[in-house]
Amino acid sequence: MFSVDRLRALSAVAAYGSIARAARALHVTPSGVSQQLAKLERESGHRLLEPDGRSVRLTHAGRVLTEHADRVLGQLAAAETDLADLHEEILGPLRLGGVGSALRTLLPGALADLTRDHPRLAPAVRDGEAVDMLPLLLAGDLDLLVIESWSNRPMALPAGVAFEALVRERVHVALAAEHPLAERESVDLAELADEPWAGCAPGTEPREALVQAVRARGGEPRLRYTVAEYTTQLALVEAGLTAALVPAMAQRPAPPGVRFVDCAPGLEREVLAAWRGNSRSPVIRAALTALRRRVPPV
Amino acid sequence: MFSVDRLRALSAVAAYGSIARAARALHVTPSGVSQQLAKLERESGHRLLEPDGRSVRLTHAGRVLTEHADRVLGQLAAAETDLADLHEEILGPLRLGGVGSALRTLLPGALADLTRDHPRLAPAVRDGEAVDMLPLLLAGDLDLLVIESWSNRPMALPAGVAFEALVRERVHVALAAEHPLAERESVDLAELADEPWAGCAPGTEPREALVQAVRARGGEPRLRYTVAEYTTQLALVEAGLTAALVPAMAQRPAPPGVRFVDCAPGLEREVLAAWRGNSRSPVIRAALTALRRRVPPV
DNA sequence: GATGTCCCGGTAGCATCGCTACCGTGTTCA
DNA sequence: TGAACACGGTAGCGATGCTACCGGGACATC
Repeated sequence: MFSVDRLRALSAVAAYGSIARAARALHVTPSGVSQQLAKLERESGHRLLEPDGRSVRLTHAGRVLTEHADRVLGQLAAAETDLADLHEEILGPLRLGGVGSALRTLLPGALADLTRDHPRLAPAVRDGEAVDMLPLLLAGDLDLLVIESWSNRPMALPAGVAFEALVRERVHVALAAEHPLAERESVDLAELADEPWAGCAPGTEPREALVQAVRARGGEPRLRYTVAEYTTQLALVEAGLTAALVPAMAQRPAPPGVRFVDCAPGLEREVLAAWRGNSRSPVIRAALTALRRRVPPV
Repeated sequence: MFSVDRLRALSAVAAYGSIARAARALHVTPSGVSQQLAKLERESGHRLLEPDGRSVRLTHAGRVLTEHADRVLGQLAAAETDLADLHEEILGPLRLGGVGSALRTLLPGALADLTRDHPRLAPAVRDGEAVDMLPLLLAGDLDLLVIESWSNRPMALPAGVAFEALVRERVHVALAAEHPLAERESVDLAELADEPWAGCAPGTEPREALVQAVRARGGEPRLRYTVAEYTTQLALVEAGLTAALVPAMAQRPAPPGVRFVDCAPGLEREVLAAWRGNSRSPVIRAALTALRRRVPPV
């Protein structure tokens, strides 16, 4: 693989038109440049320069290599400016992981703010479940997670993971307006033991929280509808087909034929941002700020 | 500017996840890699690695620099493959210069053939006049010229320039069908001394050849129409407005109301390819082959 | 046509740089 | 609690690149 110093010598000769002028520009002797180019020719297996009067001229191979050399040098210069700017500016990769509902509600706006305020920041997002993404966070493959934690099933965060609650909100039972319990102040989940339920995908926090909440009141939920989007769940509720457990943030827009009823025991959901405790870098801080700004007023 | 060896060490640590594994991959001792990274940290002014158990993990700055490092290394690898392939394959820049009429007639098809047969060839074209482009050719700023030479004004090529005639063709006087001389076998340019003429732009070979040819027969041409495209000149001729001198290649499509008459003294035009005599490289040879294939049958 | 100037290319010698070998420290696992 | 592993530092050796110097060829001037 070619040495950068040699490529720089070649690039300088191409730019200045002679070994002597290139040597002056590089603050070395012409002999040094000449030696570098001779080695470059041996390495590449091509003549790179040919005599032209008492000066030299690039051969075709020389031009091919010069183009690559200039790109390499440009990339190195870009690396230098990036690292120099990194002292003041927020830039570089930001690898986010998010669970479905947080992805849909918080992330798009926050990312829009972030890339507007920090154009050289390059966010990447992957979705998944907290149990899968926490190891990735710890391994350094993700920088920041946005996950959720239900009060009847608090998310266990491993040591070394710091977190901040972005939202803490009540969870209500969504019932069709004509449901016999729809006008009650509060319902016990035990009263809904025979109800069909709509829930998110198996393995997700909202789904497991729903199952555990009903079981805790002695029932076994019949999960007839598995639907990721709360909006769709509410449409099923409005049609009188099912009940659903819906956090406050996801209750808008509320279809007219749906009522939200407190449940006993009381349930809450938190949306958490989590990061490695020892890496509260400027990038993480900027992302947290953007997320907080996008938390909807409850 | 960062050393490539150090960037390679960083990239390997990022790829293999620890200094020890990176050192095995690079066939050096862990101490060597560790030293390189320490220097890289001093140069960049950032921590690039942070302890993670008994291994290390990239910091944000480390990730930023790793992205640049991978691009630099990729570019270097691309340079190596290009130079290696250059022994068998036609690739790299091909800087062509052409005068107007040659550009329009020969170059487009030839370039299409070239880039089809040699996808990694990167042709660039500039147009201009031979007098301007020949110094560029000699200086090494152009690789191949396509120019023209009229028999009454042969192009003087400087020493060191090799050439090949791609086309050698008769030049005829184009007259409107109803012109009194239109049905003659041949006309002397002296007979057309009072005719208005259409010619190419001042300074171009066809224009100067026309002026010199008429002057050689004792006339002074009145150049009323200055038009680069022969097709347009022929339209003016057909309209009965002017006469024109048109080489055979440019006589098609011939408008029905135009006649082509031999002129005395006989005129010919050559289209020449010219290159530096000491650089008959595979690229030049491939370009010449493509040009020859695109010469229209006369 | 002779001379001076400029530029490229080669060689000897010196300084710098990176590598290995080795040791100490901290972390993880049995 | 001890063994294994991994990172970080230091001393010494080998490789690399540089300078200084010389020779040969091309161009300009007289």
